[in-house]
Amino acid sequence: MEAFRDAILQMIKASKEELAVFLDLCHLKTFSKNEIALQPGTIPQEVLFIKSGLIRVIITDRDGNEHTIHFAMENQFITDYSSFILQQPALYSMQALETTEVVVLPRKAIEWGYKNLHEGEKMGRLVAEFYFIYQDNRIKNIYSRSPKERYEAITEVFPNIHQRVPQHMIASYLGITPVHLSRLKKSER
Amino acid sequence: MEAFRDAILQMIKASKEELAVFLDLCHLKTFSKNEIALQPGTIPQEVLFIKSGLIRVIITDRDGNEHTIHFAMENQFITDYSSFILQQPALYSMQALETTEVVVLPRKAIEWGYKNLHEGEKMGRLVAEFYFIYQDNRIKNIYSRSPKERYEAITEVFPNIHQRVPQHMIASYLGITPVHLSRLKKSER
DNA sequence: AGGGGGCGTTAACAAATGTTTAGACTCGCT
DNA sequence: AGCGAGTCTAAACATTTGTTAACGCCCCCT
Repeated sequence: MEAFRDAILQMIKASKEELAVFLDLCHLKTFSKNEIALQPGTIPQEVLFIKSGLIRVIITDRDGNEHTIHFAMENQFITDYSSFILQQPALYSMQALETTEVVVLPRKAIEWGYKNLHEGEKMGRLVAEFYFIYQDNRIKNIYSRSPKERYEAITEVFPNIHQRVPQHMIASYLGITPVHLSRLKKSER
Repeated sequence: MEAFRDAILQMIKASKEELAVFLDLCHLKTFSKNEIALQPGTIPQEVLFIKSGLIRVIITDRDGNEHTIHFAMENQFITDYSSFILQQPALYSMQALETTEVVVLPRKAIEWGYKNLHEGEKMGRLVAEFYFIYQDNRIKNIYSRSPKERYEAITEVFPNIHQRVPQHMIASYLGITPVHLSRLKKSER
């Protein structure tokens, strides 16, 4: 749980005691490769903190096509956060692309934290702000850069992604077809 | 300041006293039609709460093309929130499309609120969560729906927009050209 | 009242992106 | 060692979207 504790202490000050109680409300879990970490349609009851591995976030459109929305990697929190906050059925689905070890933060633990950690609400604010900024960046990129430019810049957001994720999933993340991405790479040379 | 007070009380409980102090740190301001409400490149020092009117949020790409990212309307908070949080130069620019009355929340007021309102941090969390959910919805839409579908659904997010905003700005928001939007409308009939 | 700028539509053409199909390659599994 | 599934590239063709230019309309400003 070391990296997880550090991630919290990077955001807020917390005494050993209160932190110990909080950590005690969480537990570890391991997803095997290709395992589904969140089933769409279910109401998310937990946030995951990734210790190792990689989770792909997917949305399925009306025609049944899957679109890759996000890759969650080491030291990131991940869930269908909107659905978690609103306690509504998830639209996203999440799939472990590698064997993935996570810390599970059940909703009860998080609510306990908001109320009982001295800076619990602040931690919630900082997490929400952090992921807001991430989303905002994506929107900036989508509006102001071409798929090709976004491809060239992708390692800024996801280092190692080319070693860890098949190219057609990257294409899906960029919002283009695998065939077209292959073409863009060719034209670049 | 009534609507503003209500917006706060909808999120958190606050005593009359602390709320009065907080409101006192804020002030009113009016932007005339077409006035720039935020200059890109400057570091945002305030959040605006719109009492009446409409502000368009714009990003300018490397080639100088403007892209409409958002329309902020009555009872919404608006600023370049990412840049505000990080205290970095704004990438967005904001333009009043109508005469627009706002409550100005200076950064000092917000920081005072986080520290001194009983539920100040919670308010910050709820605001960040609210705008996270908004961004997340946009991303879901962009990935899983065509421009045409998004056009047809736009009044869910921005009621009255057709009466208040020229069509070419809506096209820009949808990420397509005005000519193409015109074409889509035609094919719909 | 008149003029001019902004706006929406249309058409013709250009460029970008998707679709389908095929082939070659890798790599894990038996 | 060899099979098979998954993956990437490639080419040909289809569709979507952008670009440019022209026209008519409206309405805001003086």
